[in-house]
Amino acid sequence: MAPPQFCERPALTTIRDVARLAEVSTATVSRVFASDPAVRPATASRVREAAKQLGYVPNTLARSLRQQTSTSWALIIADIENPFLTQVTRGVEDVAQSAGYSLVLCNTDEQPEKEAAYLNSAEQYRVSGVLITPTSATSPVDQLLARGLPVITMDRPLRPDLAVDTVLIDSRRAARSAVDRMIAHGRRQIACITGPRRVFTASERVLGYRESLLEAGLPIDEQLIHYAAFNEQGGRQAADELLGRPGVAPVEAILVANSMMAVGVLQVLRERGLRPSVDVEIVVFDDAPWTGLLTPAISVIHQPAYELGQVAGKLLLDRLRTPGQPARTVMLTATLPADDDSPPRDDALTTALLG
Amino acid sequence: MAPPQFCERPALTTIRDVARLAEVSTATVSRVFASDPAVRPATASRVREAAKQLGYVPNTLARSLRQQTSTSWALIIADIENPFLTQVTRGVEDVAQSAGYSLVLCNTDEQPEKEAAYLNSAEQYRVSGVLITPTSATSPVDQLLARGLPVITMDRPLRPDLAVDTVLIDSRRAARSAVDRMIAHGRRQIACITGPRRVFTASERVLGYRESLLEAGLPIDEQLIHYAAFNEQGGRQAADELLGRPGVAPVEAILVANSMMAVGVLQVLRERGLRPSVDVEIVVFDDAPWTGLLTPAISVIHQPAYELGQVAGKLLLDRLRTPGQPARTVMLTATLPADDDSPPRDDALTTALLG
DNA sequence: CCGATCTATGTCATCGTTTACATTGCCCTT
DNA sequence: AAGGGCAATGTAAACGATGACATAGATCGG
Repeated sequence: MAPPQFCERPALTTIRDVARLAEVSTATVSRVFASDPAVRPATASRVREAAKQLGYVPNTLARSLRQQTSTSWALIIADIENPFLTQVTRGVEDVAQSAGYSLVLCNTDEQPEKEAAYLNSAEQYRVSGVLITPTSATSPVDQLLARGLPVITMDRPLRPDLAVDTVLIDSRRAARSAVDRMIAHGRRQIACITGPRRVFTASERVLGYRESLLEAGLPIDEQLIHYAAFNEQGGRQAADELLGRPGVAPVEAILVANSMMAVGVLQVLRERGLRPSVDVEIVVFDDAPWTGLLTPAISVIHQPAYELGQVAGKLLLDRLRTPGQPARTVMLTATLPADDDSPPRDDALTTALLG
Repeated sequence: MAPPQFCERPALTTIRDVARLAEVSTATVSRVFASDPAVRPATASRVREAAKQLGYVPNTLARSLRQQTSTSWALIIADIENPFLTQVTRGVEDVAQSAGYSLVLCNTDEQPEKEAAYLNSAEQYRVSGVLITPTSATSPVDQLLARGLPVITMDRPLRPDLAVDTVLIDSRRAARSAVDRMIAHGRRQIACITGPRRVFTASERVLGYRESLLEAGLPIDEQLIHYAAFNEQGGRQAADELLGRPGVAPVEAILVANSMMAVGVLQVLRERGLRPSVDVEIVVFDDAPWTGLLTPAISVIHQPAYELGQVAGKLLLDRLRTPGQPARTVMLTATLPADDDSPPRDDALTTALLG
């Protein structure tokens, strides 16, 4: 008597097995699972009973193959460890889940090659939609679009000639307000530490920075603008270069393009004995919860990350329902809380879109 | 002449179209894509040429259906916004990607119902393996196992009678060391703020806390142990209750079970004018990078999250290669850096397993 | 009581691959 | 020159579900 071979994979039960046990045809079983009202209740319950008894689980692969549509989306993000993007992910996930879709998660690490591979893989998996934070405006989504596969781009736009739905956050304006405020505070040597040049949001924040200085009639010192990796290490490196320059006027304020970089920047300040907010005013994109713990607290720009994900998910749902419609762009607003620490005001545009 | 209907989904090209164009049979095309050496190089390149010309992308669904195996894993985690778990995710993702698997990401929000739904969905999608941080020890994975579908449980064990590979972090020991140290520092009113009772790691950390006090011959005050949600809100609530009790000896130290809770706890301290490290010693599980920014810096327990994910992925790969083998449990070590701020020492066990 | 109508269910081709098996040449050996 | 062996490719039956169409039985009006 052989011991029970637990790991010998048993043949999975199929719709045919259920049909046999319930003494009906496979078509009837299929109809029962599709809740077709034409099936007599007695038959239906017999089928259900049989299915339960056999532990039948429908094969989504077979169904998708036959129906020529799948119920999963590919979510391609640049960095799974970036809290901003995890919040986006959660927003997408909630919408997907409540509409019955699954999410295939892909992490590109800001590498165009990984991105291209994942786009290809999304196509192979025949997902019914793709949501992406592209590594650059020229991400190879053309082929997907040519096949009519809906693409939603999040946080960063694609080439304007591509017909893709887009959800953005107006970070240029937020950057400008932040620098406006630094100037109002009397700061003059204002620096900007941002992400890789290729990344839209990184450049956009520099643009806002420039606009503010320009408008105030202040000179723009290219030495004060640093492009670095969108992480702690990048922030550290940029801050080190920025603060280590001998014989120049000391930096009085820094606009930092995301919360991961901010950690690195703040570490460097600390190592150099500079007090954030006091010696160097700091404004950071992303309202990481820990920023409030510093004394005095540093300023943050609130980005509606969860809403971004939600809106993206809803745009995709919408496009799946009514395919032919023209591409839409939704712009959400980043908010810089007022100086007096009042909470960020509710934004009319955002709430309207989240309906 | 009708305008080009961009969104009219064109019929996807299949292996048959490629075969026709290359003037071979579908079998040959299939063989070319499987790099079968039996195909004559001339034929192979003709096929490849045809495929490229038609923009052919293989249909993974059909392939999986036919081959009765898929190349995706389900990754079911409790909270996508928990940095510990995102690091785990990245560890899994890296292993999966380099072995050619895709990840279907599922976020349970610590809700057993969502977890059950996702387990079911994993079965429907015929993933070839499941990695999970279960919401409780009784998560319904039985059916998956009965089908021979490999399950790897991460960070939290399942019922010991289930034959699943397990990767854990010895957080009980780490908790004990942390409390040992608080005691050595002369603290006596030591509290513990942890996650939901049902969650293994939450209870485990309390156990370590108890062991330390017991061993030191100190009394255990149940009022000092708080179970709360594993997030900022939970930490805030627990700390409020803990520090708001009138007429009792003030709390001198708190062991906090994760970094998200720590934010809430530290906010409450701040609101109450208590200085972390000085008035109340704080030790936190998870080495969130921002913890080093506080002055004086609070202590953290380093959990090898990325390695946890990596090991889990490797265990799954291993099991897929050689199915019958008995279930294994790997225990990783959490480390509490020495008082003098020296970096966490390299752990022999961990490095051996990561080989 | 017959045909029309309707209801409940069955038949079977199909989705796009893979792969066991069959087939076709060709070369080589004796 | 016949036949064995091999290399390269073709044929066709799966995989598991769906749904257009067919069919059998019940119901009903005249």
